[in-house]
Amino acid sequence: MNHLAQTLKALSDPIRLRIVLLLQAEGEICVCDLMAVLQLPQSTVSRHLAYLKRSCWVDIRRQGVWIYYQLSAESCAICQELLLTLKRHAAALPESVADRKSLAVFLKDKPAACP
Amino acid sequence: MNHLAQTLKALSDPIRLRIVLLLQAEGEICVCDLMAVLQLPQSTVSRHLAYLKRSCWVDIRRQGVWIYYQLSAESCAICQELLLTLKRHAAALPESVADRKSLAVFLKDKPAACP
DNA sequence: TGTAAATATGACTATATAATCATATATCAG
DNA sequence: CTGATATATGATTATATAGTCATATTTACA
Repeated sequence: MNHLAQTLKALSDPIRLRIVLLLQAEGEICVCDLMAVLQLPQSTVSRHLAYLKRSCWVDIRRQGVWIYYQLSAESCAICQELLLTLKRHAAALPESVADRKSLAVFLKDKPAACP
Repeated sequence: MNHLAQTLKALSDPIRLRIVLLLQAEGEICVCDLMAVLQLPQSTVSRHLAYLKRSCWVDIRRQGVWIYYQLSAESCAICQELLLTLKRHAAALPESVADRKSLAVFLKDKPAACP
């Protein structure tokens, strides 16, 4: 019960919710992508990602200097279902739609600078 | 997005989670029932219920001195789905099973004292 | 009207969370 | 090894949350 509550608490912040929805839509994102989309300082983004990692929502994959975050594949069954529910409703969340759009724009010009 | 985050935050406390799962199983509960099941002081229970009410998770029905809490019927679609997901997993949450059992025990002897 | 019972709330304390600056760490290129 | 870049973290401040005692409010009923 405490574990489930902590899991929900990790989602109960608007920024982390946006991050999770972006990860769900995109698959893998690094910190600098999120800084661009969320328009937040690097340390703020990094701390939210650390919170999500502590709460078992995300895993990381290191590639050189870049660290890519992705939704954890082995999260508990209830988390997977919660994610699916969020996904079904993401299209009705204006901020989520806008975030996905601005991420797409950002990624389109990114390959010149980053892998 | 902020509204959804606040909605999730209301569920992200172990005690409120237990309350919501009890309401889902039982339908209507009053504060004194919850005091018995959760073994917490009246003010603590009352504050958690107020939090759930502020977050649109529960409605109340007054019957004399007793105030019965129930899950809000008109909560948003995503909340309804979240509840269904929780319900499907409640049987796997030992605390939830125990709470429902102790509530049943408490209610069995309650009619003598309360309506 | 006055009392008792159920619930709500003010006031306080302790703890957790969130934002942010400055700094540290890790990795790669040269 | 050195510098540059991406990310993490220490320290600080502001705010939110949670628990709890004491007290207020609401309702029923004698």
